[in-house]
This record gives sequence, C-alpha cells and structure tokens, in this order.
Amino acid sequence: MIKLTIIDIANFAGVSKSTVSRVINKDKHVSKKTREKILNIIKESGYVPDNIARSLITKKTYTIGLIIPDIINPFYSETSKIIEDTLRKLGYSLIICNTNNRSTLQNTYLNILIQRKVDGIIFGSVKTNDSNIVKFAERGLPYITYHRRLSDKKSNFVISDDIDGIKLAVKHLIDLGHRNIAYISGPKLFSTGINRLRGFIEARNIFNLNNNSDFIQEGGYSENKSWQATKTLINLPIPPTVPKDISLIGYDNINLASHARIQLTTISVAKKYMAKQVAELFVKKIINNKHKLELVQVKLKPKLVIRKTTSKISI
Amino acid sequence: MIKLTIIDIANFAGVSKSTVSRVINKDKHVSKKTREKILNIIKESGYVPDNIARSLITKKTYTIGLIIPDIINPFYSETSKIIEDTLRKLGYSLIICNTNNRSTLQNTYLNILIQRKVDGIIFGSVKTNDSNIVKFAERGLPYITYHRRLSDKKSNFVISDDIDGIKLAVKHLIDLGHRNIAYISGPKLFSTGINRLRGFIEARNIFNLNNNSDFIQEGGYSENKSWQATKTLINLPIPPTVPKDISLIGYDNINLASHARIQLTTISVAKKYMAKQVAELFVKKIINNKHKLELVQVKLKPKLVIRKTTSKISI
DNA sequence: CTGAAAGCGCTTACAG
DNA sequence: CTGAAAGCGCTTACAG
Repeated sequence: MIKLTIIDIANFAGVSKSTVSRVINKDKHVSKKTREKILNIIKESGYVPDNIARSLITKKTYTIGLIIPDIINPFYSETSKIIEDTLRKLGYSLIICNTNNRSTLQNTYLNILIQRKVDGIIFGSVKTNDSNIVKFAERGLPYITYHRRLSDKKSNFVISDDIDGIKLAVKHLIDLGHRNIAYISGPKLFSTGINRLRGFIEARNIFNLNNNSDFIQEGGYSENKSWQATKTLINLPIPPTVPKDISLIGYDNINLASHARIQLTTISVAKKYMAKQVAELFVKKIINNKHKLELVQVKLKPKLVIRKTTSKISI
Repeated sequence: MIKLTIIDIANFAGVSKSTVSRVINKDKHVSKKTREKILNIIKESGYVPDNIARSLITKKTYTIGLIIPDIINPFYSETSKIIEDTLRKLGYSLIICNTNNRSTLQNTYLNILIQRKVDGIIFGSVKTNDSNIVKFAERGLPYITYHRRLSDKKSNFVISDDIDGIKLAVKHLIDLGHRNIAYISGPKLFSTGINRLRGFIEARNIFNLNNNSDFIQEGGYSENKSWQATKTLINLPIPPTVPKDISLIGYDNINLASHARIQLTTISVAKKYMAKQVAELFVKKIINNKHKLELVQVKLKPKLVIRKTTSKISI
C-alpha cells in the first residue's frame, strides 16, 4: 500500500501541486476543466489529503477537547454525544477527557490538549473559581463551559438559569399552599449550587416566607449527606409543611425522576438543547470568529415538570 | 502571547535545534550539562513542542479512534472510559465515534479517522462480516475489536467466550434438575449472537437434551420481540421446565440484573478487564510492534452469577 | 556529543 | 487561471 501525496496527484494530472491544493480547498480560481480532471483522479486513486501537514500551516486542527468529570454519568454521556455529533457536522473532531473531578488529572489533560494543538476546549463542570483554568486561559486558547460557569464576568458559557429554576419550584409549592419550605443544597464550589441557593433565598424574600435558617441544609450531591439533611429537617420543631407526606421537588430531570415508582416533580433542564448550543456557539461565535471577541453567555430557561411528589397542603 | 518554537529555545540556550530536539526526545547522546540547561529553559519559558510538526515526520499521531454504537449505552460508556484511561497512560489520545449502528455513519467516521491519521482503530460492535471494514483494512491501518469479533481468522480481538458462557448457563440449569431448556437468541449478524446460539446447541448435545427446535426463539435484543418469544415458549405443548415460575438466566451482567426487585441470575462478562486488555494489547502488541505481525485473539472466561431467578425444579 | 542540511506534505502569497 | 518558491516546526541521518 503506497501512500499518495499531493505531488502524485499533480504529476498524474499534469499540473502543479498548487493547483491540486486549490481544488482540494475549494478555491474558485481553478478552471472547471482542470478542477474536474483533478477531482476525478483524486477519486479514482483514493487519495486522502494529510490533515497533519495541512494543520502545520493553517494552525487549525479542527479538533476540540471536552473535559467532563465522568462519561459514565448519564448527564455527561448524553450531552457528550450531542456535542460530538454537532461538532462533527461542523467539521470538528472531539477528544473526551474524564477528570473524575480530580484537578491534577484536569491539568494533565489541559497539557495534553495544548500539546495536541486543539482549537479550543469545552468544560462540562468547572468550579466557579478554578485558578488552573484561569492560568491556562492566558495561553489564548478559546474555551467555553456548559452546565456550570466560571465567576469571571468575561467567560463564555451556556447554562440553565438556576436562580430562576429554584424560583419556579418555590412558586409551585406556594401555589399548592405550602409556606414552610426547606431546601437541601448542592456544593458551593459550583455555580449550580451557588445560584440555586441564591434563588431559594431570593424566592423566600419575594414570597415573604419564613426565614428560618434551619430550612437550608447542605446535601452536597451525596446520597448519605442528603439523607442526614432530610432527617434533620423532619425533626425540626417546625418541620417543612406536610401534606400526606412531604411535597418534594428535585432538580435536573434525571431518568430516575420519571420512574413509575418514583414520579418526582422536578425542575427540568434542557440538556440536549444546551449541548447542541454550546457546541454550535463555540464554533460559530468564538473559534471561527477570533477577531471579533464576542462573548457567549447563554442562560436557558428551566421548566417545572409536575409529577406525583407534590400536592396541595392538607391541614 | 508569543508562541515559542524549538528555534527560540535553541537560540536562548546557544545550541542548535537538533540538540534541543534530542533533549525533548530523551536521546541519550547529549551531555548532562547541555541537557539540564535546555530542560531548564524549556520549563521557565513554558515551551510546549508542537505535536503536529512532530507527527508530520514521525508518521505517528498518538491518536486512536474508537467506534462504538452509542456512548449512552452503559456498556459502552464504561468500557470507553477504561479504554481512554488506559490509552492516556500509554501516551495516546482517543477520538470516540458513535455510529448509532448506522453503517453510513461508520463509513463517515472511518474517512475522518483516516484523514486525521490516527494510529489505529478500536471497534466495539462489529458485524461478523462487515465488508466496509475489510475494505478499510486494506489501507493497512491497524485495528482491533472487542466484545464482538469479525469472522476473518486473521482479525484481532478481545472478547468474552460466548460459547462457554452459554454452556455455563445450561449446565447450571441442568444441575438444578431442568431438562427442557429454551433459549431466546440475539441477532445473528454479531459474533455474540452467533456464538451463544452455537454454545446452546453444543450444550444440548453434550447433555443429551431435548432437541426441540421450538426451544430456540429469536429475541433480537428487542424488548418487544423477546416478549413475543417468551409467550411462544410458554404456550408450547411441552413448555420449558417450570419450578415455581420459570428459571431464567440473562447474559451480560447489566446493572438492572442485580436490582433488588429483579435479581437475575446471569452470565457475567469481565467488561472492565476486557476494556483494559483491548487498549493495552492493541498498543503494545500491534501498534508498537508493526514489524512482527502478531495476532491478538483473546477470549475471556465468563462467569456464572447466581441470584434469585433460577432454582431447583419442583415436580 | 553537536550542528548543518534535508525533508515530512501541505498552503499561500507572489508573479505572470 | 496557474506555477515556483518559501515556509509551517519539527526529526533524522550524516558528518565531524
């Protein structure tokens, strides 16, 4: 199996390699006749241009890195798949990196991606103040985050409006007659955790609810911690309002929420749309638009999905 | 942000770029003094060698393609993650491609990966006779499959021994006193489906079981089809042996099998080990060993995991 | 142990 | 519309 180069094609067609290059790059300044001749030879010969050689000159690899905590987590496998699909249609390939939430591994990946000359990096779960990303950003490599954002005002992101989401949840409970509403929070090193908590506090003020600080418990996205928090809440002198049982709203419409035996009322995040948007906007507004310095800062509206775990208060 | 090249480092160190290159590539023929000086300058300056330029000469990209049906399927997200992790430790990056089982998309990806000059391709779900892969293989690009194999005797693979797996299952049922044993098969275009069926037929002969052809029903990995097949089996004049209900063995120890309300006895495949092996053997035995033409053909032993869906026959 | 030179397979002004 | 030449940032014989 001999590997063909652009020179082989040029010789065979009786033209210079410049002309072959123009045909490959869809340059208009080639006569129809020459173009067709070359195109034919390329097809017949099975010649494939070497992207490596091309990248060396153009400084574009058409490769993007995706840094996520864990592809086994359904949120990330679903969004990764859509990101990959969207990028492919735009001519890009994706290198997926699982950090397992370890910042040393994230740094390892950042170095790998820099050395591989990726055109940019998408982050799926940034900590609000990640000094390593700030340092890396100084290299001038374009990046964007989804699901979570950096606190930096000039950062690019596509996220769900977490403040609004919690307000939807609180409003729903109030509409059902509840007044004592508690909140089990996520970790505060992510914008998701920070903003949902902020949304809860704002909602309490808007609706004039009990400001009892016991009604906010740290759950930390851990089953165990959340279970402890729940017990604390139930044993409060004035526990959260109780209908038949307790009205309960989750966040992120994970598959388990709709399970027949669970039927959790939930705030639903448009994760598929988010994934498509982050990939498209990153390529179109940032990577292919380097001169313009346009910021991408998108907050998607969450939705309330009412199922069986919330109901009217029964006094 | 100015981009440094090997020439900048060379000038700064007062040596030629050849010497810098040797240091970067850990060539021994450099004096300790020069080496340390250069290493220091590299560190201080934040210089990162350009892998693209290097690849153009070495013809190695240290990139591997992984072609799977769907990263959302837990089997593939779990194995992909391990493959990626294993490859990273060996110095390789991974481009994951989801075909959704569509051969046109697989071809698209094959072309992309060829153009990107990947060092090899790992396939997660090949059809036994995939003419496109055969055609592609003629390009001389190394490849290997896992989970499923090509019928081609000279192909590389790491799979589970599916024939043996079914035999384990049949033997277990016989040990429990069953004699009328039925089998709901998978699609025959995969080695998994073919070999499990073959294993079932061989087991019937070995244990002198009823050769009734009604006891083999096509399930096609589809819930609906399998349900039809089950009804057909139950309504047979002589149905499969019935204890309290029916003894049932699944294949592939998916998470649902161990669910508290399911407790399916199952043939378990060492998928994590399989993933690690396919990545390691591919790099060590095939990619880094091109001259030797060594075949990698590994069949891992499956295990029987006994839970609650199988029990002694009660006459 | 070190350097000068050639070359990997392309693209891109420049000139015609 | 087309070609000759320079160059992208490295590696690698070859020579000393």
